[in-house]
Amino acid sequence: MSAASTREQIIEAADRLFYEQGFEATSFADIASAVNLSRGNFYYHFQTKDEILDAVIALRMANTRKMLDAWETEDRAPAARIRCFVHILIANRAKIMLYGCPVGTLCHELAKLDHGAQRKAGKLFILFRDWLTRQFAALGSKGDADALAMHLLARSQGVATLATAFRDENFIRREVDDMCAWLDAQRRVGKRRSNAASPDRT
Amino acid sequence: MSAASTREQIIEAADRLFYEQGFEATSFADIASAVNLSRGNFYYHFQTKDEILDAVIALRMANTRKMLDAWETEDRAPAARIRCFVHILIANRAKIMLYGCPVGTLCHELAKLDHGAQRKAGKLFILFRDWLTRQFAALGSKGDADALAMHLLARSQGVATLATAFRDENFIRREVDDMCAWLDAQRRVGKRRSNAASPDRT
DNA sequence: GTCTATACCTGGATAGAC
DNA sequence: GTCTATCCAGGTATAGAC
Repeated sequence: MSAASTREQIIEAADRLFYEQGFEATSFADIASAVNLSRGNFYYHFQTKDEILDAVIALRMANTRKMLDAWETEDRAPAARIRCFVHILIANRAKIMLYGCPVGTLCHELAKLDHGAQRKAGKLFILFRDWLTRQFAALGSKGDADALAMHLLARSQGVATLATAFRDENFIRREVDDMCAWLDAQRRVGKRRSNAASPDRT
Repeated sequence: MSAASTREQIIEAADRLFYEQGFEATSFADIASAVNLSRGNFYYHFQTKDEILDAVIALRMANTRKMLDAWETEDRAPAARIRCFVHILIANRAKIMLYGCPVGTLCHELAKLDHGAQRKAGKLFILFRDWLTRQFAALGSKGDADALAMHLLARSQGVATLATAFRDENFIRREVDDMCAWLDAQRRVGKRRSNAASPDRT
């Protein structure tokens, strides 16, 4: 097996295990055995646990960028794009009910560990925040696009947390519907504003 | 020092440390040194870490009940009571920005550890959920009081998560204001319903 | 009820053979 | 690039003196 592919396998296994078990609770032995590697050999690829964490965060950043870019290419309507974001909760509901949101739970864990990678992990949230802000701005919400982005991000985080605690799929669907309805209301507000900015009667 | 007070001191120290550092990251030595006890003596009071966790959850249950009961006694208007709940985010903002919500983060951590105490920790959420459901029912939202309770619980959890990630106090205040505005809207809906149920014209 | 000493294990990390 | 062997720190838990 080439070094590159082994490294990638390690990062992918660590990504999954950090999500499912948490960063601290996952040992080198866990990751090594997940990719059928001896513990000793492991250190050929990564010297410290923090290095693996950095690599996992970088992988998540790349994957998130890919996903968000795809949504922007596939769907040209900002409201439809934002609905893609909200529907992550439905698409990933099984894992979310077991382990929560990968971003939110990692940030929380690193905050409690007072870990140096907190900022890097926080950039995952910033990725979503900036993307959502762009979509809300395109929707016509000029000044408060960022506030709306944070609002929606917070709501989806809250849904993920309670979904884990209560394991209630219906709750997720109800809240997703509610967020979509809220989004429609925002769209109407945005349209009214654009009309006011460039009124029909000249 | 009597056994009872030592035990209480241990539980309080564990409560704080589990919140600030997480359950797994907190060692017996951490708790023992926080109450100036030798590690050996520690086992006179608690045999396993899980026992301490149970005691901490029981303490949090008792404290939460006390708080919710007080709000019900002090304030007779259900909307004002619910606002008390929402304003926890402001009152505890400093700690929330550092460590998140004690309930949400504990549930997340235990879920990842696949820990047996998950259910017990979840009862903390149920305490809030049932209390909020009662308040919303009193507000006039008969059928969907539980859904409204879950909605508000989720929103406050989401605000806590993003507050930790972004350390943004203004965001907390903005969202709290927004939740209070939403609450007023719910109150108006509830009033309209009560009027419809017992209309003026007989 | 409190202490010291200690057993035992796991986890992070290294050295060096192949 | 992969392995075995090994070191050391720290964590849980116990025994037994005071």
